[in-house]
Amino acid sequence: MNIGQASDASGVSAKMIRYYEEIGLVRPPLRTESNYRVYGSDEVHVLRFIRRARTFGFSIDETRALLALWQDKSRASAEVRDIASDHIATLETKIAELQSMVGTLRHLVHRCHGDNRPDCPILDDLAGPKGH
Amino acid sequence: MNIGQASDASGVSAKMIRYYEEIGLVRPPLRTESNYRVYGSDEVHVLRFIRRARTFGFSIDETRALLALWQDKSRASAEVRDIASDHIATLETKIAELQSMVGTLRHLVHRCHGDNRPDCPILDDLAGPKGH
DNA sequence: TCTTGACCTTCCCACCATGGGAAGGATTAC
DNA sequence: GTAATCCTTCCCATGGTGGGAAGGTCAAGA
Repeated sequence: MNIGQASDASGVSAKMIRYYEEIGLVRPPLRTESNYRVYGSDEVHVLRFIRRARTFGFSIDETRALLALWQDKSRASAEVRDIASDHIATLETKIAELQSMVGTLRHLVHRCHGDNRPDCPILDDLAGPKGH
Repeated sequence: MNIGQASDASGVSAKMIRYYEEIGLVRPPLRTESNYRVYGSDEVHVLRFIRRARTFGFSIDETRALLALWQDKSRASAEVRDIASDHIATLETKIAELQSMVGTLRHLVHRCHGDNRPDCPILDDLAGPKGH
């Protein structure tokens, strides 16, 4: 299987497959005589795992850790759960930040009449204290 | 006022002030004979505006637009409100994505007993369909 | 007056993850 | 045999931010 076929089979772009190889996230595959990368179903399986981890928002390093645990038959599930729990906490922090932004902005938009008149509480708020 | 003092007064790092100048977000300030940048309270005010826009998650380009509107006394508030509304929608999309990730992960973490046994539904899910 | 330390300048590099594209070789289909 | 499609490596861009080097400037204190 060439890199293009592995890409189709895994959903990971050829560019990214090469990049993952470069950073050591996946092992360098065998090559043909003409230097083409050759993949098998095991490699595709790994790539799919990576893709799914990435869609869950795990960083490359977290993905690397999960991958190592996945391939370590004797690991404790607690290790995996810790990584996932930490990641949930990170995501929730991010969500709270975004919600805080949205809350403030919605309030400002609500107070901005949004017509042809120039005064606008959104800009006033961004500009800071009125006492300037 | 030197760049360091402008940084302290605005909360924008000196690095970033130079960067904003480079990308044309702020005008190049006057220079002393020895080539030091010189800032006044107007420039600091602009920098504070930028900092606040950034903390609301507006991109540099959105910030640029808001800044232009802020400095255009005759603009319609509707323009400002549109930028803010679009930004709220973007943030909400992002929030929804993150919440979806969290939802799935929480479900998986809940089902993972997290002890010394190796089997773990989190990894199983990342690995994909069982039929491999 | 001289030194020292804190400031400023420009320039380059790094991050993270991804995509674009060029130049050139290999394979495949007709 | 030729054309289209694939592969290879290499460089560049993104968006914002920080780190740091090499060298010039300024202010305060001995």
